Amino acid sequence: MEKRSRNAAATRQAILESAVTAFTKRGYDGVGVREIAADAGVTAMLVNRYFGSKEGLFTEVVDTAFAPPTMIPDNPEVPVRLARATAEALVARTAPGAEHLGPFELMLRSAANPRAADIIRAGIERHVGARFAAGLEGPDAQERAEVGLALLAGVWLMRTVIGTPALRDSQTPVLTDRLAAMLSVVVDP
Amino acid sequence: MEKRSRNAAATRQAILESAVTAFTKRGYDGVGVREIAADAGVTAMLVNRYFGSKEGLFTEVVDTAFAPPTMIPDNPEVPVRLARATAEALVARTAPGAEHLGPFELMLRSAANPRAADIIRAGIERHVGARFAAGLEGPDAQERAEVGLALLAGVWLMRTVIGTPALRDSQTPVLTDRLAAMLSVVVDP
DNA sequence: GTCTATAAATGGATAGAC
DNA sequence: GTCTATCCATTTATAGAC
Repeated sequence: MEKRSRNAAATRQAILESAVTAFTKRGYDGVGVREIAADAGVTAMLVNRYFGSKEGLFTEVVDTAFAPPTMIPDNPEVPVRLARATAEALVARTAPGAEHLGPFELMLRSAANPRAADIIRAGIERHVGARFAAGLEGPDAQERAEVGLALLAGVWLMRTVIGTPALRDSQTPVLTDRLAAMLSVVVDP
Repeated sequence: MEKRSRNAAATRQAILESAVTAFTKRGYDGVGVREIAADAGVTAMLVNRYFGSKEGLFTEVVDTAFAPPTMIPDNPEVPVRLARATAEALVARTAPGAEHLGPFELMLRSAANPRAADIIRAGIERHVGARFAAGLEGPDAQERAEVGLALLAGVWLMRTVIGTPALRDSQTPVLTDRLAAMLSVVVDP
């Protein structure tokens, strides 16, 4: 039985998990591979050994973070419930005391880097965008899905990354109602 | 008559203009003071001499970029026109061939850095946010203004910074109608 | 399978000359 | 008022030992 610290697969996984957290909290340009490796208990060299480069690591991080349906339900019910359920999830996840993790935070904190933005766009097309569009009926499903994602991303940006005061202090039911009404414009066919 | 290259005010202004362009195109973490100085025809040392630090320079850049009313009209007409006019301006400015400049791009490309995010939040409160809220009637004007800004920022992000395909290729009138309908949720009292 | 050591480049900021 | 030269920290990535 090999030691954990000499198991390649476990080491790779530890690096990947450390990278998901680090990139999500501080963005592609905000973290170095040294720090990611140290959090995983290894040296920076192994990051390049297992993922080729920082960019290669980020590609796997995006795939890991965007794959699970954290915000858009996988099997949506009737569309009118989709708008409200999504608005509720958004308001809850961006509340002042909440954990600021997940794919949206990863996107917002890494989008400034053009290479990272390309990788994110590919991840959106494969996962969140496709999942959202599949839940919509009627014409222009993909465009409507992307407009919906834009609203989610914008609210996440202003409320948690920038931290504008009125959105931070906003009362949950009022904000939820407003966002649900806006989302229903793209969700209701 | 002093030479331009020995006029402190002109040099300061040249650095500031170079910095507005550079930070807007590549974000706070994406440019170095060396590059900004070189574009202004001076050395990096003068940046620190006139602005104290990169952070001090960024503070003035934000104030410069957020001051003019580039997207939210200064003297809005009836609110129902405000939603449509804003949607039209947004779609035009984020069109594939358009110039990707202005305060939204500056915000989106710099928000990942926490210090830059703080400076941006202050700029929004003083300029865009206040201007937008002043154009709204009814209760919760500031919250509604910030939700509107969130939609604008999110669309700008997805359409030009990330570049999701359906939004890039979207037909102008359809997209404009949809965004105007969403904006009217927060604009119409 | 993982390490130390280091290469090669780049970052912001400063000292002191002119 | 502006420059050259430099300091010091930090980055990604690689070479070679164990």
